Amino acid sequence: MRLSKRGEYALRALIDIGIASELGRPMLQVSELAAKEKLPVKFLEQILTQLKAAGYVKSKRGKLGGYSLAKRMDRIRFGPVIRLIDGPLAPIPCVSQTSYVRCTCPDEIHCGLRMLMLDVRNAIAKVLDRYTLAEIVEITLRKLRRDKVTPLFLQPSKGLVPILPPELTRKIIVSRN
Amino acid sequence: MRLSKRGEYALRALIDIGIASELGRPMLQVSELAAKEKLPVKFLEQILTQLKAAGYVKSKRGKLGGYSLAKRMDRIRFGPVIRLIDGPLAPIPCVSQTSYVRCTCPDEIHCGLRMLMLDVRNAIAKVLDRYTLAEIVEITLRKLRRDKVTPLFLQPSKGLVPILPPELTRKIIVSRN
DNA sequence: TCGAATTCATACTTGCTTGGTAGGAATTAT
DNA sequence: ATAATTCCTACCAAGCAAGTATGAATTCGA
Ligand code: FES
Ligand code: FES
Repeated sequence: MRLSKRGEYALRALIDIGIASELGRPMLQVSELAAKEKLPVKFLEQILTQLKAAGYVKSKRGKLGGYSLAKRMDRIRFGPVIRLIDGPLAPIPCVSQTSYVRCTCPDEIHCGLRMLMLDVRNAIAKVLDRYTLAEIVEITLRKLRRDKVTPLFLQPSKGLVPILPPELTRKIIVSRN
Repeated sequence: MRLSKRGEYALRALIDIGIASELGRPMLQVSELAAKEKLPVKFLEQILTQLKAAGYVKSKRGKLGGYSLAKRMDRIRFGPVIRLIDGPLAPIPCVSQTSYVRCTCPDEIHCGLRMLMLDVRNAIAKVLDRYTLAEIVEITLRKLRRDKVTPLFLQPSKGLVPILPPELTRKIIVSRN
């Protein structure tokens, strides 16, 4: 019944990018993300590549590159993300809605275990397929504010993190001309 | 989010023993069980040993030996069995009620993932910790009868399976005296 | 008392999965 | 040009899953 590290890191990353984005820093670098969440950089890199391939995030390469969300936060549900990374939600293949596989039970129709596990799978899916990233980000942000905690991404990390998001900075520069 | 084969077999065995028991055949042999469910004998043996050590079944050795339930079916809940065999129900250790372990998140209190996974873990536990073996057996039996299917354990396997449960047989013999 | 049938205990195996590292190529801002 | 980044692919070590294998201990019927 367990979520892999890969899955865990993927979700943490998504949530963080979401929070940062909501706070006006839509693009985060892998190194930054890894440092704040204390994750192995290269491993996280792989995971983000996978999230990108599936269309959850988009990336910008080269200097000042990074990752940002590729779709609206309220369109990202957790179920599909976990299915992408860890496989089906169902505890047993014969109750998976997205990738059914027959199991070795002689009589599937009268299988008590199947019945039970179907309930479990539905319970899991009901949670994961209904929550959106937007909701989690919103709740987290509310909690942070309530407790007057400064989110990690607003604290300068190496002293050279731009306070303003790139677009704004550019606008200012442009307006100077 | 997956139940191991070990866990699957354990539950299938338990349910089968329960059904057989309800039908007046409280004791089943490993070989019999394995044949009916098409499971590897020696593997199942190990699993039953584990279930025995945990007090779910009891065994009788030697010829005419076998396994039977060690506690009332309505006192056997699935959650604890799965925890025994597969470990905690929680997808992530920081939300496990039975074996909490801190995870690497910098701020557990404001962790969105934790919040989400807590919901998942509760959803799972709500199903598995509330259903009892008695309920599952009862429902299965009802289905079988509705569809007029003869449960496997009432079909003679080697031609020498006693039709009547041992107690009854004994009673009849005694009453003959 | 013997032999067959069973559970019990323990060690081993084989392949797969997890959780990463390592090294370097491609791209981009300055 | 250079530095900083993402991208790509290969590799790796340890552990785990799902069994096998072997034999000892127990129990029954004949
Ligand atoms: S049919 Fe899938 S567990 Fe029985
Ligand atoms: S605190 Fe456990 S996942 Fe964040």
